Amino acid sequence: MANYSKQREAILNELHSRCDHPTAAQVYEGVRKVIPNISLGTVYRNLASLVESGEILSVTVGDGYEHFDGDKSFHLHLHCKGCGAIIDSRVNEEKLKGLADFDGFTPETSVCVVYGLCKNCSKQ
Amino acid sequence: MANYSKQREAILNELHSRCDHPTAAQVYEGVRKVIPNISLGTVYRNLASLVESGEILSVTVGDGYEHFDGDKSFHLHLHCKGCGAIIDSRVNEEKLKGLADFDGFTPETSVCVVYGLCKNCSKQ
DNA sequence: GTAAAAAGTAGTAACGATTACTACTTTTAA
DNA sequence: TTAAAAGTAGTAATCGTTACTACTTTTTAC
Repeated sequence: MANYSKQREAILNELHSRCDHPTAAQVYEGVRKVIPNISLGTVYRNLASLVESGEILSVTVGDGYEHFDGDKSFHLHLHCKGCGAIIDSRVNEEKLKGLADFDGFTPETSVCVVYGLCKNCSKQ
Repeated sequence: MANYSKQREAILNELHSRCDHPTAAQVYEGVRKVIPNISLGTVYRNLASLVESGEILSVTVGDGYEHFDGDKSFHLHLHCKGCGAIIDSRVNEEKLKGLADFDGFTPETSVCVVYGLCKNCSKQ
């Protein structure tokens, strides 16, 4: 269904090579180092199709931007209201599933954001 | 800090009296039945301040709208990719906290969205 | 009570992250 | 190798959301 393109490959590489949660604009800036004339629209379109196909995850924390995550393993996102950082936090997905009541719902992916203050901002 | 206003009270009432996860426009339509000439900007401003103060929660599921939740108790949001429904799912917050590695992070609120197919859409 | 300061509102204009569109290029399949 | 299908660059348009202005309501101090 989805053909190969070096642009989409570069976008996926960019997401896999960094461990933060970049916005579309940040992915664009990164990929431009490899494909200088790539279009911002191309970045948006491919990010959307990668989310659609489940190859990457979309994370929203309420800062007005959509963030993208190349790490599909289950983890929480700790969003610090002080500095705006998005910190990964490991959690056992199977145990989480056992705690929730899904009642016939078929889960595919999940994105959890915990709001609060990071270690540094908590001190201040 | 935040003064009383009948508009904000009506917005909070609207959120507490319905068990779905309305968008700003849907809250606007509901509150207009009580305050017909309320401004959409007033709805947006008050929803933002209620989220800021922690009285309500913001939920994003990737449909292009911000959704609002007057239910602050900890629960998962099951978002059906088939029909677009957002279904509440109970989960034990204390047990979840025990499963995650917060490493000095001070959690305040959390919003989790599980993507998949609801019971009905799974059948088709 | 009353007046001034502070906060909030209605209505409208503006913003900007994202999406759509068009002519062109690349990939795929026969 | 060639035509159909899918993707791209560049740009215009969209629309959910935010900002702004004149006015009203709420709060605070006397």
